Amino acid sequence: MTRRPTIKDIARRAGVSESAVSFALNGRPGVSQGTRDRVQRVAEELGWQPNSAARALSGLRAGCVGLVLARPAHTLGVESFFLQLVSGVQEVLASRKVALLFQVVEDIDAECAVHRRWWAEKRVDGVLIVDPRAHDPRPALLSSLGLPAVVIGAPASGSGSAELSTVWADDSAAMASVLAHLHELGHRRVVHVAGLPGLAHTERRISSLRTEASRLGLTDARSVTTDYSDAEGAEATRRILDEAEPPTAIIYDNDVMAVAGASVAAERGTAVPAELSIVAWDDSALCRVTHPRLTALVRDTSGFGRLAAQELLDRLDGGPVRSIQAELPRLEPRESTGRVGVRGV
Amino acid sequence: MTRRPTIKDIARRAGVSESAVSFALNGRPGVSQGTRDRVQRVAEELGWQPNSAARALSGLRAGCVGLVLARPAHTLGVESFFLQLVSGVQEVLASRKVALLFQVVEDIDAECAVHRRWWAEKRVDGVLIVDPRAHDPRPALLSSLGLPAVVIGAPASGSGSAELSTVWADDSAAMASVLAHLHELGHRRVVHVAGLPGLAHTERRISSLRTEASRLGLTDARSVTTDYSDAEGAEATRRILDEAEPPTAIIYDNDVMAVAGASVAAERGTAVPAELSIVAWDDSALCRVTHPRLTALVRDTSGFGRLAAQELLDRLDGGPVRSIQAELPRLEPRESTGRVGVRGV
DNA sequence: AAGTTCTACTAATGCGGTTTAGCGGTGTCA
DNA sequence: TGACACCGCTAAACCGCATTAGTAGAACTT
Repeated sequence: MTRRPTIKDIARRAGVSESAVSFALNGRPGVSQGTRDRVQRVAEELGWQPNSAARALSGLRAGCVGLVLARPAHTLGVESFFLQLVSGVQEVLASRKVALLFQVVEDIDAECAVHRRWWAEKRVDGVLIVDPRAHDPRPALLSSLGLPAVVIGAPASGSGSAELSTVWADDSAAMASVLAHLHELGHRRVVHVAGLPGLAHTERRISSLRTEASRLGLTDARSVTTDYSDAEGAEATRRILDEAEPPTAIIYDNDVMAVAGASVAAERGTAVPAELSIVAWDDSALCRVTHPRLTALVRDTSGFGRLAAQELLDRLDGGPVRSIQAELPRLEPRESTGRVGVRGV
Repeated sequence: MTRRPTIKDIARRAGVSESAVSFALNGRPGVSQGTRDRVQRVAEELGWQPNSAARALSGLRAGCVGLVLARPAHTLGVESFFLQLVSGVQEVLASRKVALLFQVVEDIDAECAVHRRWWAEKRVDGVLIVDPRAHDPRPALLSSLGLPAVVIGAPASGSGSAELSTVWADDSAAMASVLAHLHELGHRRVVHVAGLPGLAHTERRISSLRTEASRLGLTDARSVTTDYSDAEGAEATRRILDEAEPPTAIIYDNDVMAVAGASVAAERGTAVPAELSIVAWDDSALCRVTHPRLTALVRDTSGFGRLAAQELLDRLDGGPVRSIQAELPRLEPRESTGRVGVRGV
């Protein structure tokens, strides 16, 4: 049970004042190179690390950024998206010794409360915002608090504040590439099983499905929304396949629903891809363990996290508000998509 | 961009000294009830929240606990276990206004480094330890640092320090219940596809498989270890089914591998459960979206998290080191297990 | 009525850093 | 040679809170 060393210890041992130590360790002018080296050596010997509370208190950074995930507990499911995103975020943060405060809450009101509290407690220097929504209260809140933030997932929409940076993927182009793939395989009736209706990217995918489908002359292309859960994915699939003239292809907004949908198809004896093609938006191990393996839209999720974290750090360093586009999702064709009406493989 | 209110503001407005405010807001004696009420009202009006850095600095708590997840990035897969665990942890923490610092790292050495840094920075009051191992360096490290900790997943092993609390599930009993289920269905040849070899619960499951199997007279019961990934789960399954006399049942240590295994079986035309029964350790949406749905060992994972968080808070409040057993995992029989050699349903 | 205890408060100190002001000593320039 | 800037450092103030010591006044002893 060692005592934590402080700059006072270093100062005593190096024979200088505490301020000199502070200057030396922070690369500030005011000490000679010799003293600087000596102080740094002593600090290392003692295994000194700055007390984060003291740092935060003296007006500087808290050395911490926040991420709140607003999802009802029961939908905190199998998606690998978040863990991967977070791991990417932390690669960047850890290298700069910034910690990540993470919280899971039930809904967006609770999320706003958390942001307020973190701000009031001066616990975080900035936050990452996920699941941006069509009418999102968070940008206004954060800019009124003066809390730097980076929105993950939405392009800088006209929704008010040009004060938040954004990291986003081009969902429209991605949707176009999926539809092009299906169209080329002869599909004309396509349904899109989307995620939560309020989310910005859901809306964007839905609208781009519509425009792109009409451009390609696909009849009857439409979207249905769900809560991203396997249950609703399965349920939607059942309803869709029960229709008089069911589609020949379904696009699912996440991997879990796609797998659930594939399972429903198997259960009903609907052959994939002979009678039904399936595309999953976001790849994961899931899409590779099913049989047949699912064609998926692959994104570099942890890369996404890295971009966002980097941008947030830049903002904290006084960088400008930016809108950063991640690389375009790539369609990885596997066995779950095929020519219409052709027994596969 | 409002300024954060401080106790000084409250003091001025309430017409008392700063110390009186501090006493009043912390429920300490030294102020009359009238003053206390007045101060609390003013604090509320101003929307005051204690500055966490200042609190931490004045010798008290950081108001923060840590959780490090040491997993190679590529295995940060689909498992829902962690997100659920974390959500349970936070239900408890949030109600006490304690924040959770979360970090994902590559391996256990990096994890130890994070614990050291957090301690040196006085960033956390305590930590939650997951994935306890057979020869685990963390208990010794943490007790040498004097950092309170709760180990999630291992019973208080003889591995040294009786200084860490523990929250655990009875894996041996769980394994026994699985084997009893399989034995009753007539299975005599069972293989256990385990997780990472170093982990304490992996070892425990393996050893309890052996003792329980010999008790039941199961021949040839054995375990193979993997890295928990779908890839190794599938690979192990292939090898096992290729044997001269393959088992009639396989127990997988997580849901992802179980699904991967089921997929391999489907691919080879091995009927489930007619020719092969499958049990997944840990239930999730995954086990319900496959066809057939997988028999699984259900645990209340978020309840597990709640228990652990509560125990850590108790420790921080000076409570004793305890070893807490979570409720016994329950076997949920579904369609993936059946009588040996009987075409199911 | 003087001494004691208790109540309700204020003043002062410290936590571990950062930062501003200040201060000798040296070098530069007019 | 005096004025001035600069260098390398120290002293002191400050961040927001908790806490200890101290203090005035009221209540209670005896």
